[in-house]
Amino acid sequence: MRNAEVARVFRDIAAYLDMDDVPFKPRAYEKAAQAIESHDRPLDAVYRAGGVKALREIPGIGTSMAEKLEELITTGKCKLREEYHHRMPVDLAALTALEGVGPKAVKVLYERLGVRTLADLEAAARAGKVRDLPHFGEKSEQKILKALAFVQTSGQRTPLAVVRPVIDELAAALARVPGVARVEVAGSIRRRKETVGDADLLALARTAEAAIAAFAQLPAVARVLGQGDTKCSVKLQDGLQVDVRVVPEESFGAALLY
DNA sequence: GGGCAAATACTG
DNA sequence: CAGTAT
DNA sequence: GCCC
Repeated sequence: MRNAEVARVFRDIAAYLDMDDVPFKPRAYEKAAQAIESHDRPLDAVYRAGGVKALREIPGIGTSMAEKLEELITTGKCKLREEYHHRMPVDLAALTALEGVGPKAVKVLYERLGVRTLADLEAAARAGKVRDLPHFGEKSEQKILKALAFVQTSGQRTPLAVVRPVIDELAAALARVPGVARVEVAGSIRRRKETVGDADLLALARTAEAAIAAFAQLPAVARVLGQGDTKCSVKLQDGLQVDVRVVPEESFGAALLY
């Protein structure tokens, strides 16, 4: 079982806990999911090499989560998650991915309308059933419809493995531009998401304009989508969209977090 | 044991 | 204003 | 739940 899948299980648990207003645990599970997702080594390998103890070395993973990880790695399942899912068999990943839809909303949608999937939700929203729900209204329903349309169109994302070498090379090229002191890959690539919609680069330079201008003229750039004083968005020859932002020394660290 | 991110924007 | 989501 |  891949790290991303394990992380998904933990995220589901976090969402289920959130629905019941359980304090703090959800954050703990989310933090763990994040740590797992961005861990460079496959967890099953970590487990084979060092057992539960090795899993516990990962920050955010304590006794309880290490046990659940062991269960997931050896059996492929997680009892706790299955119990929750049995009580509420919803596609949490997809539903929760919708902007404006969180655990609480999923719960209400399921309990009152039996919504389990995106298709269910779309049908309900189109039928005007969502607006009458507690905590929802006309606006909420419209927002959901909009979010639904968005995920359906912006579907094509690129696997990280494909983007990685391309973006690394581009980053190196940018780093060679005179005046550019440092370049880091940011965004979803830095966070090691499975797939990326676009790439984000962060550059450190004294004169942002010059760096931006030079970047826009790199050979790999097919066309410039937008260009400002400190940032620039381009489409590469291979179709990948790249956003670059140039910041001064003092904000580099903070900017990297985003 | 006791604390755990903070701030903001919507919506009802 | 309070609750919820980001 | 995790961490200190």
